[in-house]
Amino acid sequence: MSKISENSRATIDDVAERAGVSIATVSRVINKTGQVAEATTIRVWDAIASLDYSPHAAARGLASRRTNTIGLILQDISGEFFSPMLRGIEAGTREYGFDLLIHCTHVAGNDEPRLSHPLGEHNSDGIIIFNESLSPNEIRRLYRLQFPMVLLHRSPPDGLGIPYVGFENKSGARKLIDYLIDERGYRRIAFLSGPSGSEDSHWREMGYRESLAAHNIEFNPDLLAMGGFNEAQGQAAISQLLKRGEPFDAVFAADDDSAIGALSALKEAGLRVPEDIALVGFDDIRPSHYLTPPLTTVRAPIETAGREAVRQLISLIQTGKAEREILLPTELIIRRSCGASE
Amino acid sequence: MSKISENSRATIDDVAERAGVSIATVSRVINKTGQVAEATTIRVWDAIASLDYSPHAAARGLASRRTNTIGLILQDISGEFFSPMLRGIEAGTREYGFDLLIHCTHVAGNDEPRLSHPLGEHNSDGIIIFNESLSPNEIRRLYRLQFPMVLLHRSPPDGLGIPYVGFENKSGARKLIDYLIDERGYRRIAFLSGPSGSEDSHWREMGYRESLAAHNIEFNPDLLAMGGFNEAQGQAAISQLLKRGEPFDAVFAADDDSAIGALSALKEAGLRVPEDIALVGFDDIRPSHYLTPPLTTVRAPIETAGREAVRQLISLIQTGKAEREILLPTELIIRRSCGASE
DNA sequence: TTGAAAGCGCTAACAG
DNA sequence: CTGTTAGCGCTTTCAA
Repeated sequence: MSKISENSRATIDDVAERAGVSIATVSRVINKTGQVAEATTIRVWDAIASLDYSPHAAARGLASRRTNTIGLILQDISGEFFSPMLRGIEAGTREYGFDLLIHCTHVAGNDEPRLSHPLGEHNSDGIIIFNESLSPNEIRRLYRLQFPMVLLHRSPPDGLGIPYVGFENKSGARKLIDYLIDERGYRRIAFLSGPSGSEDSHWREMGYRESLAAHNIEFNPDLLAMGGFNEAQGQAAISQLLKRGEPFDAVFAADDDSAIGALSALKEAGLRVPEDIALVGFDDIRPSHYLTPPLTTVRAPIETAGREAVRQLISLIQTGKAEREILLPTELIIRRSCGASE
Repeated sequence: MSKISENSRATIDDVAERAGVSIATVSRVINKTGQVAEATTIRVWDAIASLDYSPHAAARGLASRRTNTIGLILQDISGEFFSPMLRGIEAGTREYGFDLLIHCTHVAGNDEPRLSHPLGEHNSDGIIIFNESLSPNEIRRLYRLQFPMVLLHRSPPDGLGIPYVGFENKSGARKLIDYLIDERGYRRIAFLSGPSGSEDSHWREMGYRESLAAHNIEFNPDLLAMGGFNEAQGQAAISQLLKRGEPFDAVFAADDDSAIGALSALKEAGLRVPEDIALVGFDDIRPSHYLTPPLTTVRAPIETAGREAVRQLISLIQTGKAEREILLPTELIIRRSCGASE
């Protein structure tokens, strides 16, 4: 009877025995490290196939000091933004033969003494940090350890040399507001921001202000509403703004999720979009095109950004090098919500 | 100078040394296995904290034969369904202190001989299999190995005793169509299906047929349209159906994503919803409530299902037991798309 | 081109 | 309550 019992996995020893070679050779074949005779290689692969062997990840990791896994840290899983982002990250990860570990940080958990680092040197070869999901302190700790990291949609704290991937937010917003003013004649444009810490929101606001300034329109702080990159807060913020009484003829929501909330608020107040108030967003998430009216927005390559973050991270892991900053271009998408004919 | 160099991690030995105990004791403290004196425990936690120690996952896994990781296999990441599902799974995973590994199977990859099992005994303690993302053969292989698995939104192949979690699809659809017929007076109701292999779609269709039968309405195969649980195919299918010329007064889309596509097709054909044709869906994904008109649908507890799958899986891993079948109840959500006043 | 053997950092008996 | 020690299944020198 074979040494491989019914419910226990084949090991590299089984493969070696079956192929009539040493485990070192099996290892060489699998990892394509070192020269192995053609005939031997074939015998080894045959043995692997017939035993349905897959190497034990932990054993490999322990011996090689590589986990072949990358981690993704985010606050939580929500909104329409998340799905394309993860799609890009997963695709990139798989393309390079890495596994993907996911961790959300949004709930603190209990208080007893514990091992605090969900993702790090002990279980992955590198991590992607989305937004503000990891504290600057923790980032610094990993940086000190020279642990490979890539930041997604945020820049490094202090001036740490950590690569990051994001969008051309400012120029995208600038194009959008320029269009609103130049082509559509709006001048009293409200800005619905994202959450306060968000860099995406910050730069979009900068693009908005820059456009106003370029058109000699004074920035009006009363036309600022605080949202949170989600529908509910967007709706609440615009309801508030409406109550304030400061007149405006257009709303620029810092992202499409909040634009959807804004649209509800506007409709609820009996206002027509775009006849009474124009509405534009940022991101071009999937629902934007089937809203009523369809939403004018700036298309951000969310999926590409995710994939690019993986590329940079893998490069960092494998070569120690990566680009410091990658800002992906955006595209103006004109639809009816800003008064365009189509 | 300390043995812990700048950029290399602290190990259990460092902790033991620092706390003045053996590594066995450190291990006991961390894993809460075996009795350790209060004072010792404190010293150990202190050492852990001051060294910023986290146990090497691979070493733990190798020694304990547990990875503390569960895997999720899916075809691809898309649609509005995915986000709440993953949220539930991630939350469940974290609640039990497990890590989450994600893998998509939708692209084949290259042809050279390779290690074929992305997720399995070698890198996780159990897996959640979504839909048809894993072949029956592979499922059988893992079953033979007695590897813990839970199926999400599909039942086991053959009659393997693998636990699965899903929705009460049939009764949900039944309620919905009953309502359409009894309260709204529709009788020529088209069914827009999901992809052919989908059990969710199958049982929703069964509920639909059951309702028709209960109302003495003959099932009309010409009122069947083949979609794919996504917007594009839903739209195409309804356009087709319209061209066929068979009259109908309502459409039941097997999921909300295709309902959104159906809505586009209907509008494009100049039909008003619900005045000319009523439209209903299934799932109650986020956009459903802000469609124009808002979509009548059946709310499926997507996030809860994900969380429940994790619960069952962990129970299977830890106790060897889990419930064979969990079908979560659904709820009728009435909105304007079926002609309701509000 | 191949094999032998020394760990990788932990857990889990076993002994005390 | 605590320490000693034998592996877990691999990768990786080092020799041959």
